[in-house]
Amino acid sequence: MRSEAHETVRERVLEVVRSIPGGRVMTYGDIARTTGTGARMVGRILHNGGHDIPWWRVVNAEGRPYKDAALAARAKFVEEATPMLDHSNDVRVDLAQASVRRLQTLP
DNA sequence: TGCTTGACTTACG
DNA sequence: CCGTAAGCCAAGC
Repeated sequence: MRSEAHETVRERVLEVVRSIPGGRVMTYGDIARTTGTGARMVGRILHNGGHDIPWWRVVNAEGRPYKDAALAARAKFVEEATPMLDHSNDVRVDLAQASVRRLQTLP
């Protein structure tokens, strides 16, 4: 087998992203730790991963999505009733409620 | 072959 | 809350 780990990491990241339930989000760091790679790799894989993945459910540590698509992400958040800190000109998810890792950690 | 860049994170002041 | 620095791994030039 050649470059097995490389494929595995990419598939693993995409798998985790797809496994994020609607209405919840996951941070790059969480996915990075889950897949065993760096946080920047998650972003790169998402960028090159394809369009069949819920990229809007992946946000940074501040709870903000990819800024170039913040408006589109906000539309998705509203559509899926994702808990977010409602600001007029800002898109920010409430990680305290929306973070999958938080829900898994809590009893 | 090697430096720079990037959908990032965390820590420190 | 903001700026700077170090860590991280791969792709691009």
